[in-house]
Amino acid sequence: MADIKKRSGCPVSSSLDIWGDKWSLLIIRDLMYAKQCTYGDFLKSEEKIATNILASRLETLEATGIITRLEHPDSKAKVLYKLTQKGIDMLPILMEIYFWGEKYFVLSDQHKAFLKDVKKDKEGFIKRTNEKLKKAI
Amino acid sequence: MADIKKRSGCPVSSSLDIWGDKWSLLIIRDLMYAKQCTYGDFLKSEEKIATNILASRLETLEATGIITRLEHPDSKAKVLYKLTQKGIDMLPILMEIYFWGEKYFVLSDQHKAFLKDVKKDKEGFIKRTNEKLKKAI
DNA sequence: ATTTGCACTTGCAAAACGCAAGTGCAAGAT
DNA sequence: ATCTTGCACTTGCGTTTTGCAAGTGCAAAT
Repeated sequence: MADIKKRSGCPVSSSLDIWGDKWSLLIIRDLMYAKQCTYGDFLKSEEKIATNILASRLETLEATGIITRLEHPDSKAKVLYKLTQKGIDMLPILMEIYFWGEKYFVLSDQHKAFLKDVKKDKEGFIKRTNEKLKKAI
Repeated sequence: MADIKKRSGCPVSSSLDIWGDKWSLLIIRDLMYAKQCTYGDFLKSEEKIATNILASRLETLEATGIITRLEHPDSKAKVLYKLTQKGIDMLPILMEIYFWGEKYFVLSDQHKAFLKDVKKDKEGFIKRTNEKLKKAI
């Protein structure tokens, strides 16, 4: 692992070279909600990622500077994962995916309420969340 | 093919179920630039997608209503692919990926110029591009 | 000293990917 | 009318990635 080869000079392509798969953005989503997660927290998510896939995604996300691993204050056996600024900067991407999904999928009431709230002030929400996550770094 | 199974009720997850891979968004990118592409046009892109992968991605993007296939006016042997409104609506996602990529990758002068132009009026650019692509439907 | 919890690893079968070559049909050239 | 070219895929096959289940290693609790 370590070197991710770029297929082209296109920034979209280079982005997908890092997190263009079915799982990476879900890990980032979890970290946007929770600020910090343990390995076990990710496994609890509804989509049920396999443990080996999780380990490999965490590895590339850390290698590419999108997340950081740090010690849990309570125990050496636990590990905390957090977003770096590079990861936090993916929030606008994630939000646009939410908005697109809102338009083309049937949402739970919970997701509906969340997005309704966000859309009252999209820029403001992104700014506030950015601040909130920045504090956790 | 046909049925894409949703891993969860999360709109991000459901979106990734459709186009969460290294190629689908590049096809959509090409269509945002070109309005309409033939099979051969996609193959010309810098990233060099394999022909079988292209065929399979075009199939799922069509099956999920993101693109449409239509006859080429010049010849029956050619096929034209275009974005549907559902596909056009992915433009904001694509643009945020561009912005993120701009911040974290080294860009060509061409991409730099493109993004500089876009950022002068992000909302306006998206609106204009939306209109332009809508006409092509 | 033993068990439990947490973060991974490992093994293996199944699916997806990537490359090269092949196929089928339409249109243009001879 | 026949032959060739162009275009849109399809097929075969070796390699890689995925997904599931079980296992490992270490720290902390009992």
